[in-house]
Amino acid sequence: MFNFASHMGINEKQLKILQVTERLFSEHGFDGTSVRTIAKQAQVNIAMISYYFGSKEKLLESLLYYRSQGFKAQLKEVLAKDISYLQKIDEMVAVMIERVHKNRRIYKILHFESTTNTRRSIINDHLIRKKETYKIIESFINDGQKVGVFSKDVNIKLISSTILGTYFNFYYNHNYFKIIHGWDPDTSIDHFVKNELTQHIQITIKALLTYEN
Amino acid sequence: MFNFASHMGINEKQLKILQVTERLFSEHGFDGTSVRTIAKQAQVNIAMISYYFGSKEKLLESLLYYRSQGFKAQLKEVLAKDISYLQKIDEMVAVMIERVHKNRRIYKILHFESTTNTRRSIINDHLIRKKETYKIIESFINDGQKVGVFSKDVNIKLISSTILGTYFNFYYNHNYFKIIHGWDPDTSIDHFVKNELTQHIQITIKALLTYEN
DNA sequence: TTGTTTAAATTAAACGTTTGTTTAATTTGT
DNA sequence: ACAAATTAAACAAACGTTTAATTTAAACAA
Repeated sequence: MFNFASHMGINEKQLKILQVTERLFSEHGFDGTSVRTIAKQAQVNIAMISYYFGSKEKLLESLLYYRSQGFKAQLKEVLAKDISYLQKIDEMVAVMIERVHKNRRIYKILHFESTTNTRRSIINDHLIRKKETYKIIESFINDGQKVGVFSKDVNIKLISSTILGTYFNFYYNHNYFKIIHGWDPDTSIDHFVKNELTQHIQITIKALLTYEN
Repeated sequence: MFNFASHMGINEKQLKILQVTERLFSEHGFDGTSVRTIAKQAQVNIAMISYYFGSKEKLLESLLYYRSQGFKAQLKEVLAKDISYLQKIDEMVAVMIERVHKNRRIYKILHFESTTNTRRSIINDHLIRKKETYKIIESFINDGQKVGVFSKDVNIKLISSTILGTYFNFYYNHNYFKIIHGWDPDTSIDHFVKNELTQHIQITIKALLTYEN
């Protein structure tokens, strides 16, 4: 059996399996996706999945590992720039939304699995990365409060919930957005996220951090 | 077979099945829950589920119907009160959060199913109710803008995404909140939602709606 | 209060599929 | 020639649903 975590060299077939798995897991969930479907769509034999990844659970594990690199560094870079605090908010939000939008399918799997007791062991790595990210944002906002740019009655713990939550509530309801707001079929979701949605969140966070009761 | 939608009188056994189903579907998903598990936990024979509800899919349908009453009226009532616009925001947010927190398990099922193409027909009713709710909030904010209390560069479409999204991002990560922020095991989630979380969202929305660029 | 009738409720067992995984044989590339 | 890659076939287990038989409960007549 191939140990995905130790090696990082993956061949075309493994990559194809991971890509198909990501799409199917996010569309139909872990239990709603059969290894036969994965194998068929990735155009490999069923046994190749056990052969390469060991089991269906370890396939999910490999997928999460495969999709988890470099966000921390990107965030630090933005916050170290020589720009104003409010401009940093804009850039931080933009980076975060770009990130989750790109990996939205993975996050959907994580959201689903994290409130589930059946496969909790798989997502422990994600918890560590999440905590690191939080600490960076927390100390940035603390700085802004000391300088007097940011308001002090703000629940820092919940800021990233507002940023990411707004995005995911849009994502989980984007089919409704299409109908309710009468989007024409050509309106690109990517375009809406990059412009309208990101801007809305940027304004929201800036408003929140400068709001005095 | 019993037609749940037409009759609304449900006996103890049907109620028990629905309650168990809600918990299991939200914890393990539709595909991750077997009718055998439902039957066992509800302490009824497997065949009773087909007998009362027809099928597993129709059981979900009945569950959604069972949990969908009265939100629209509650919202209208709050917005008709003789209080300031900002106070209405506070009350509206409180009502919305109380509502989704109470029905969080149902919403999790909806979030999961709405980005899935396999059972889309089931959630059409929910779309209609969602649109009605949006229209009420939209006209309330339009009023506030005309009076000059609310800022005009606000993306109204996305306001409920921020309100509900913040809540759900908390809910989907509450196990992480426990560990990351070192909650003691006795800290009640209900208490945190009713106080800290609701207050955070109230401040956020008031800040957003009174923010001038 | 009785016994009888009738439909609803309940049950165990069986149905045919589909599930994830393994086996053992074969092909491929070096 | 030899190890890695690939395959078809088989495995037991679990799935949702149906069947056919039995029990329960209520209605009714005597």
